[in-house]
Amino acid sequence: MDAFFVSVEELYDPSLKGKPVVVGGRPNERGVVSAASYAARKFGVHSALPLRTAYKLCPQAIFVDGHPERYREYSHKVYEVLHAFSPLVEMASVDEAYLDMTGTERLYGPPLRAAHLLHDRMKAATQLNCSIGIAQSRLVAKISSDQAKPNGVLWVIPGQETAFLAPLDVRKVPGVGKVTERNLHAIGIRKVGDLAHLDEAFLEQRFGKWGMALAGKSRGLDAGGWFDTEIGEDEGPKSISHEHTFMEDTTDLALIESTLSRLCEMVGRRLREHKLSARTIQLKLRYSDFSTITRAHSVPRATQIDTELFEEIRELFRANWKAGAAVRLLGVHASGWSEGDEQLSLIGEERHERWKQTMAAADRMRDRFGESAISLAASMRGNFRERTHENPAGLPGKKGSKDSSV
DNA sequence: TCTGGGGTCCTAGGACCC
DNA sequence: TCTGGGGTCCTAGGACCC
Repeated sequence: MDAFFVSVEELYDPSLKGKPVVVGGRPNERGVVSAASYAARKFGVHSALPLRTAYKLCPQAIFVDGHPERYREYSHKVYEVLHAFSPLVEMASVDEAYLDMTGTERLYGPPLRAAHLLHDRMKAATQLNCSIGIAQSRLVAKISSDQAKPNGVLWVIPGQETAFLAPLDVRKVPGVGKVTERNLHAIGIRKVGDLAHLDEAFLEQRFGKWGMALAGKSRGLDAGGWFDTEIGEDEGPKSISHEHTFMEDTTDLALIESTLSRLCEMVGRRLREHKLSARTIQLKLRYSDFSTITRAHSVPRATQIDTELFEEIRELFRANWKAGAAVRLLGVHASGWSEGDEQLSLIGEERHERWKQTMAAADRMRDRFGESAISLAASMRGNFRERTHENPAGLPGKKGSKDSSV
């Protein structure tokens, strides 16, 4: 989808159309640009740019908060259109998908005709622009759809992959970021064509496993990496995490621990939604100087219970925090889903079961009354300013008389 | 420039086991 | 006694993607 977040925001507020729009937050906030309209991009604003920098480049831009629910809603509409068009659909992210069009020629005609048909249907059903790349591999299809933007269709005829890729900057290859680009530049490789001419053995020796994949990519092949599964496969998540950057760095232990507790609640809730239990719990800690550590612990008994997650996380925090050092970011990460449910001591088991039922009840309350309807007491002990700022309409406020706590 | 949040995959070292 | 080889699991960090 083209400028997806911006385009969705324009549907909710048509006055944004054609103007420089920045999605991601207020210009004085800590944060980065999620998406910029094409008008804003003319000023050099692009995603991942700090909001404060975007403001300096384009002070007249309209800054809007992101609305993940809206993007999910439209992502679903996009999926419906695609799925009606061809059954083999794989959403690669909220705004990107692969379609396997094998065997649809009788239905839709040759590739370009099929693509234009889909392009029109997408616009009619969602009012959103998209770009479509057609090729024999996912890699080339993705790169050609990037080249087709905005609002275009591009077909790379079979056999022309190498010729199509050769003049492009290596950075256009998915997986080649800042660092790999720098490393490639250092040995005189700037274009995908330069890469394709290189000896595979040299690439492997220089860049390891990744070098082999790179050699294939330069020739338009999917093999060796993220692209070698069948279209349409969907395994569940491998990890679930939440993190929070404070408006201002803090040394306030009450605020820190209530934030950790809240993050554990968010992770726990999502674990239960997915019916998963995690064995490995990881704390992420970023200080004022941006130095970042992660500390993990694997427990014998997998859990999906907020209080159990929080016990682990608090241990990890207390053992690893350079006491007094101002904290910029905290994160809670769960992974390592357990196969079976090992039994623990009877007392531990009873306690675990009671909490399980409590969590289920809490989740039902949140479904009915909203996310802030119920919370661990530990999540509410800290300073309220952070939370009120994030969710002005959410928590009742400092009086707390209406707060429900476990 | 003053740097989000939610993910995946890869590397590398060490513990531990047979 | 002066030191193997293979495998798995755990942990930490980093590149990269949207």
